[in-house]
Amino acid sequence: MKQQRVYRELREAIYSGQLKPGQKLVERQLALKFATSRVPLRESLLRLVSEGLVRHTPGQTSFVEDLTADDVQEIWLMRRTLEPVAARLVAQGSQRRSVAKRLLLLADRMAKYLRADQDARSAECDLEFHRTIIEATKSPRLVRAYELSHVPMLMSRLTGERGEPDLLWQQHVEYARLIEQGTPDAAEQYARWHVIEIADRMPSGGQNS
Amino acid sequence: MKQQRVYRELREAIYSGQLKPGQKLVERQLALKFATSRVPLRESLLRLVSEGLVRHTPGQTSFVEDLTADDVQEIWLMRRTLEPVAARLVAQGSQRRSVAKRLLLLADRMAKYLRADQDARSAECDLEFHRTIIEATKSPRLVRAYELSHVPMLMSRLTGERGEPDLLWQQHVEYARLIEQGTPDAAEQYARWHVIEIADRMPSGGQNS
DNA sequence: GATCGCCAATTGGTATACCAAAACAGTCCC
DNA sequence: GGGACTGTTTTGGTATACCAATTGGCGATC
Repeated sequence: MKQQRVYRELREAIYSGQLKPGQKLVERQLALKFATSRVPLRESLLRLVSEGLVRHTPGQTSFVEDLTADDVQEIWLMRRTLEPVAARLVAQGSQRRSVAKRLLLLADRMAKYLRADQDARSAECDLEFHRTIIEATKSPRLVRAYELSHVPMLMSRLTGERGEPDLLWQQHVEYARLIEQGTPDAAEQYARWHVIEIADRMPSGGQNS
Repeated sequence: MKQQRVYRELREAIYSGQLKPGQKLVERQLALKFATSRVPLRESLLRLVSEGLVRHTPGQTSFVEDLTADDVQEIWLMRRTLEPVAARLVAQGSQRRSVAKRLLLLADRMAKYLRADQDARSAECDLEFHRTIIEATKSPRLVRAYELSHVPMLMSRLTGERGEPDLLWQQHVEYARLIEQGTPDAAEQYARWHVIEIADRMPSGGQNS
């Protein structure tokens, strides 16, 4: 299935900055570039529109959506809102032990990359860590809300601004531990604190509310 | 633009039950039925898939999504999660007075319809009341998450199960008052309590977590 | 020299045709 | 009689062709 591939490649091209914000997305050009026809390409674009990565006015050329400062604030808000709920759900779910195990693995791997100054790799692990929690809720709506808010996009921009490796590792381990031991309240509160703590250290962090 | 029209008609057909949950959506048939070709129809379907109204597995026939009991639980969870945040944002926003004014209007109108046993009308007002709060945040991601969770769809099913008119009116008025006076904490807490209170009175309410 | 208008090329929207894979049914074999 | 197989039909995926609207540039005119 070509559409899937094109969709992923397009999204990746946008995430990676190969297609820059504001850039026009001409269907025939892109179809050529991704070695497909206009139909799958249009359908890929449509998905990206519904996810907010691409803006499209009927009858006009689409273009890559830009993240304004307001957008960044919004994304932090969504993260603050959704992740604590997810943490609570996972902590009271039956899968919590296996999830926690995976989280610890990812925490270690990320710390390793951080110490080796492999920013891209560590960012991937961080993303994966939090995505794991979201997806472990088994709640499609929660997952969708998380992804459509572009939390992953924001996080992938934080490369190299993540602060002390050991501190972050410690927080992730504690986070995983609270999920493992099945204390929903504690996990939820810690998740909230963790997200706020990270945001506050960011240049464009979430000071509001 | 045909796709827009087909999209609206399809969505309406699903909301109204003309296309029933679980029903197969054969592209050629629907294209014929809506007097268009498969391309616009496919693109409409794709939008509905991204909105969760239609389920689609690549290579297979799509069908109308059904709301399982789990789905209903999930929707209540999303409402509990998103609406309090929205209430907080609105309460600390500069538009809070005009929003509150509109909310009071809707509360009154709804109470009127409830007393006249006009369930459909009152349900509309209720939906509008809560949608107003969500949209007043001016946060596209929050609005999207709310809509894509199908909170409106769930609420439109509550017709006739809304309990005492006066009680509901009272709650809505208090809700609006807290937003108007600009106390974010109070508004957020009240919103959370209100949603839970409603859910608990529903047959398929949100007892979990 | 500036502006208006027109023509051509670019581009998005739609229809149709073709293909491959999945669903189905009938048949044959056990 | 039941189950597996095969050929046909249905159906989704893709490519291409056509159309309409928009855009951009060139030239004529004031």
